[in-house]
Amino acid sequence: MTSSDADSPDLYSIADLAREFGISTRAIRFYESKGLIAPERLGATRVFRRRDRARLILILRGKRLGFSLRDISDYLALYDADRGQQVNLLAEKVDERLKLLEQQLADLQTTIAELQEIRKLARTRVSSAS
Amino acid sequence: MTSSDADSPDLYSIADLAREFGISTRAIRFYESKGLIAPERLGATRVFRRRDRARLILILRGKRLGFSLRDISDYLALYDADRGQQVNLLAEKVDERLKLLEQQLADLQTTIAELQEIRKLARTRVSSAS
DNA sequence: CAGTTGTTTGACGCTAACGTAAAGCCGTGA
DNA sequence: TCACGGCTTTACGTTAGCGTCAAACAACTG
Repeated sequence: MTSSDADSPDLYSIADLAREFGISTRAIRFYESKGLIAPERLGATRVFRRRDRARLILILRGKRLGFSLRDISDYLALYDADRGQQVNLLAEKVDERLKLLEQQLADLQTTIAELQEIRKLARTRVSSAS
Repeated sequence: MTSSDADSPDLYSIADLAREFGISTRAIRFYESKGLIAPERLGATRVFRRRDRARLILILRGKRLGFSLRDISDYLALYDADRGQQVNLLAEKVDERLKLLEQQLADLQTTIAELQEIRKLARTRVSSAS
């Protein structure tokens, strides 16, 4: 159901992914050097698969959320941990991270509300001009 | 209603604010050097008021959301712009920023949902052990 | 065969956001 | 008076996250 959908290519060059996600190849290599991804090799050349691509998506989302690569690395580990590990410890870590994210969610909602307020004020002022 | 509540001190030293918010005085001076705050001076000594303190709160919230000081600076400007400015331009900028924030909100909700899913899996596995 | 395109590994450069002395001024209490 | 804590500026150091060559190899193309 997952391992044989046989539709998307499942083989990507570093340039493929760089193009697709609008980042540099340098960035991708940097992520690898930090252990965030671990593509296979064909000789010396990196070969990326769906799994690597999926991880890249998570990395970029993490970046949009303002996380450091270190944080993102921990975050990715939570996914990997699914494949058998210290499960109790995993649950703790997940809860930790969820707390942070919910704080962030609260901050975000406050900020959005304040900006909408500002916009409202701006509009009422402008309603008398052209 | 706002200008004479006469309760909170309204006069803070740099160390006061550093303590209150758990940041370094160096950081506060750095924010000033970047124009994010502009405390008055008594001789050479910085004197902070409620307004400065309020700005600091916004700055720290921005940081929790992963924004750069540059971004936060722009963001603060939206508040200042309330005091008469190019109002149309203001509305545009606010809308721009709102878009980003809403993207971020979506990312965040996705991430939270995924983590909750992982936690659920962890719990069902652990339900058979001690 | 030469040239182009895509890949690799260094290695140095750069910006952001402070940390960390260093050295001096200023007011207060013993 | 003098030591002390708190404030100041100046300046160099540090980490993260890449950008930007440089030099070299590998495959394809004309």
